[in-house]
Amino acid sequence: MRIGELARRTGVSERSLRYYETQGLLAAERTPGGHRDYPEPAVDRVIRIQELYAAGLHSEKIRQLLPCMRDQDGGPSAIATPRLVEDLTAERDRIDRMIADLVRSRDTLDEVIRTARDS
Amino acid sequence: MRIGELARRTGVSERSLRYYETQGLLAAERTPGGHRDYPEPAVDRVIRIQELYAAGLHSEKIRQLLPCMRDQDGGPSAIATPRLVEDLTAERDRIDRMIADLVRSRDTLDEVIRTARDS
DNA sequence: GTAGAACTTGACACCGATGTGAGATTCAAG
DNA sequence: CTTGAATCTCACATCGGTGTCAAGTTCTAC
Repeated sequence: MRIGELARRTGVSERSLRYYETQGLLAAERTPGGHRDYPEPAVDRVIRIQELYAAGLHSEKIRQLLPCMRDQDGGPSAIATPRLVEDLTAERDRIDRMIADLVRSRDTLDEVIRTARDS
Repeated sequence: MRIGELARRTGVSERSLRYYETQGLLAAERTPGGHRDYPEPAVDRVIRIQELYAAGLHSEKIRQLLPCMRDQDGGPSAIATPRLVEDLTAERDRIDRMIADLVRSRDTLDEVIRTARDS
């Protein structure tokens, strides 16, 4: 599929999709004229990339991580090196703390909202 | 207490504490010589501010929100306007989606880590 | 008094994914 | 062909909380 459709289906801008390519996160075939041509699994891949970005991971970490993720079609996945596992564990713990913070903030907002509703 | 102690106790840099003041988020008395002098509740306040920043709220929203939060000492709290409630509800929903994303990313990392451990 | 730590204000830099616009090329349908 | 939509590359801007450095002032303990 072409970039416009991929953007539409994932909710990610064309700009970002091209950026992902420069970062080595997303490959695409090219038509004879040079237009990108994505395979179907690109949809899931882009969504995962977007989630990882949202979780605060940087391009480089995502690039290292992607080959180690199990493909939705059960394709072969690389094994993370000990060094990478160490990094990912740190990220995982950071994400855990982030979730805890977010839950507290959500509770704070909920209370303010509820207080206003009840008044 | 002075800014150094507040920074130490909250884990927030002095730079950020001064920035919070310019944004109208954190008030401080001044010594005759001009040094900031914070009351004890500033500690909790700074921690809440930090959490809200981490949740993606901008200074302006936090500034509007803070007076509506119940003080830890049960002091008087303002009531959010309908307009603010609308904004905060949107933020709340955004935070909810962010949490869901984070959980998925955490699960992804966990699986990669586990796969590496089991190999 | 005096030395050194702590604090003050002000300015500049940064990060890095994403927005945006220009100008050129390709694709697809009539 | 032709024409308009879609895509290409390249370059520059943005956002906003935080880091950092400089030069000057205040505080505190001796």
